[in-house]
Amino acid sequence: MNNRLKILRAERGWSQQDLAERLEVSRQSVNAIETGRYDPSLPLAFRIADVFGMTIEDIFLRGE
Amino acid sequence: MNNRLKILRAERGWSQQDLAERLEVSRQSVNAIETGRYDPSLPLAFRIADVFGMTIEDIFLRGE
DNA sequence: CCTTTATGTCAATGTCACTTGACTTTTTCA
DNA sequence: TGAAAAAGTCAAGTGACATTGACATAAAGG
Repeated sequence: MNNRLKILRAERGWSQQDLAERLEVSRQSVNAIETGRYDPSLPLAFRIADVFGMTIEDIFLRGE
Repeated sequence: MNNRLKILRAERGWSQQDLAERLEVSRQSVNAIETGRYDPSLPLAFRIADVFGMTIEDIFLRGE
């Protein structure tokens, strides 16, 4: 499942570590989700949406 | 994470088995998600939203 | 340069999502 | 009432999500 995390994070000038702290997950988890190694859990997807002030649908793409 | 699955399913007159087939998961998974024993994965949450023609945010509630 | 910061990735571990199969209880309806 | 369908739940297994700690490489800035 593709996502726009890397772009959104870069737009805000945040490092993976910065985002990880805002989400209360490890830096490795952020990296794994960004690089598409796995998808976040639903609760984490909601926290991600909240951090960026967007909906889950805006960040995570159905295709592939 | 609370959800409106049971209500939405009942509105359509579907059994848990019916919904499970549409989602391509087991009946036990549908039951577990409905009764709040665990949350669906993000890909499954998208399929659930698709089946009901709604967004994830419309079906799964942030609170609790 | 050279040190710091950022990123990518690995291994090992633990927990959660999801499975099949079985069983009990509740609901429906002929 | 009584059989069938639906719902709830348990156990055991598998794979995915997420962790810490470590290491390699790349990028940035002094």
